[in-house]
Amino acid sequence: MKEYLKEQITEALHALGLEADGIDIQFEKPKVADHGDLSTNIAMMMARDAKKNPRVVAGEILGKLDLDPARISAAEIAGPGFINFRYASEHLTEALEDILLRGDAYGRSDANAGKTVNVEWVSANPTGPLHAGHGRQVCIGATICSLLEWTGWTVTREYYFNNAGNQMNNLATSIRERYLALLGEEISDENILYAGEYIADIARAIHQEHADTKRSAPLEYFRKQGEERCFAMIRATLDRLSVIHDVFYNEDTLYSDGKIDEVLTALRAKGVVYDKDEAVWLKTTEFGADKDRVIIKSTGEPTYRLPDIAYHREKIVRGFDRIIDIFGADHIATIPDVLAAVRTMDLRTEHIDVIIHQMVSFVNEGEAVKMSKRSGNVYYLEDLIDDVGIDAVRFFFIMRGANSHLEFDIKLAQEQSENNPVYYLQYAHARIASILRFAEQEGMADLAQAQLALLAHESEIALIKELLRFPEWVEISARTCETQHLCTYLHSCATAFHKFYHDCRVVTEDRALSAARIALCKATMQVLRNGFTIIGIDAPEKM
RNA sequence: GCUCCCGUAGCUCAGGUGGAUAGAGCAUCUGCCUCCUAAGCAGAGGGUCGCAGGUUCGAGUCCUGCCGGGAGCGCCA
Repeated sequence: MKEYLKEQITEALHALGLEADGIDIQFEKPKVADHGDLSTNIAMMMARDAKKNPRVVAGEILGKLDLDPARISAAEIAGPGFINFRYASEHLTEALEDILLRGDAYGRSDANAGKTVNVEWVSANPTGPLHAGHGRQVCIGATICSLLEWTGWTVTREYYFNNAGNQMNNLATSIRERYLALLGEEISDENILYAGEYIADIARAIHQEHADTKRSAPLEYFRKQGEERCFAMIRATLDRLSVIHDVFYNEDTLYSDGKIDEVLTALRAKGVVYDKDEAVWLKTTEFGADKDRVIIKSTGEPTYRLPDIAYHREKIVRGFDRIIDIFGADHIATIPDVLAAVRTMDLRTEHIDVIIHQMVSFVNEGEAVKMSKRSGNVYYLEDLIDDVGIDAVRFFFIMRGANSHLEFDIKLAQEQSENNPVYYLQYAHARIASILRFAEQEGMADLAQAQLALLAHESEIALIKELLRFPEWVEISARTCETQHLCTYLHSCATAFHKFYHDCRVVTEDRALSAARIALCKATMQVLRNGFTIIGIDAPEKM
């Protein structure tokens, strides 16, 4: 519809002798229903060049417009110079038919067909289970991936993890210590570098499977055990949330494939690396940083920065049309260095988008939930799922903008689950399912003779208009990678349905009207379900 | 001290490309089920959009400077 109006207005501008080529004609949905269905400010944009009053320009444009009455029933000038358009009822019934026809595919677009994107997110290191704060990134990333797919992208879902370096040794040492304690040996608290209960669990599992035969096993054994078992925990949690990854890319690979050395050589060749104090430094000051950074420690071990650079180089070389990194705000500092280093190796980075999400704080009964890894006092993502449920987790974490700090009130989510916004949406779906069951029981499930033109009630019209905006909001959410837009849309969609339900009885004596309303219910159900699919929440038939 | 994010109703937060009268949920108050799910609907109260300038026909939205909160500034990741 917007495309149609754009064409018409462009023609009108040409007819008026106004320069229209460089102008992007924009539309928006007026906030006030009285102002119609679509609004454009084009007359105000043109007024300055034309040196005329915007309302006069609007009048001239309107005079040249010849609109199809089957699409637009009215066009009028309003306010300081807006031109408001009203949809014709034929357009609405056609849109409704389209929803029912396209079904599970309604809202999908092939706008980005043939383009590939790599999305990297979660990427927690296998030193323990995911904690509750990880949930935000888990859910944001998963939703962004499905939004991208819905708009045509071919998505590779990727998880990068660091399984080399000192932290893995700390993990191994901690597990070995707990294991030796089970064998009755005296242990030192200094060797318990990770204090979580899961360390003891891993030690117990090893003990159960191997008794005391690992008493003098090398640290490497415990490192491998730790990595595998921690990863099993992480993946179990992701599974529970139906979050999947196609590629698990680990730091070890970069060493075994020689990529680390390649990158170091390349950086040296570019002269952005130097040796000092037995360490190797990257001249990050040349990239605008306040000081240079170590990339290889005096021990000979690289810091995280070097493999990060090598990893990004690999991602670029693998040839995606687009690369998206999703990080928490606590990892923001390394990004400019990594991208700059990659650029010095003559690789482009313009197709890399970095999405930063702010931290989450958890509140319980008005008290901040303290989390300390050292003491092992951690609120895990598993615990959060147990406490508030999968759907609430998936929805709560994406309903706010990533740039905003998120406060997650556990007590509220536990105690007032009935007021939970996700239930509001699911209730609308369950309510429709219930109506459809009732309709079938009354022998009125036949849609064949539905005359959609019978839908003329204010609430019916409002609901249809809401439904036909779904594809647009999917597109906006995907393009901006801002998941909260979809949540806001679905909420207003559910509100429109609840109001319709309140105002209009679906199953009545009037079979023709009932059939039309059943069709409207089915279309609403379809839109909700498609939205739920993107978000990853359940669409219940009963509640 | 420097970099990034945020500041909108009592609380938690929406406000896509600058547009018409700034919204939702929770909380408070008032109505609505002999009828397809009241986990719902309708309505009321509640705001100097942190402060001060600037850009322009028009700023919650863009720019600058302050104030306040968060994150980072490691031979941790």
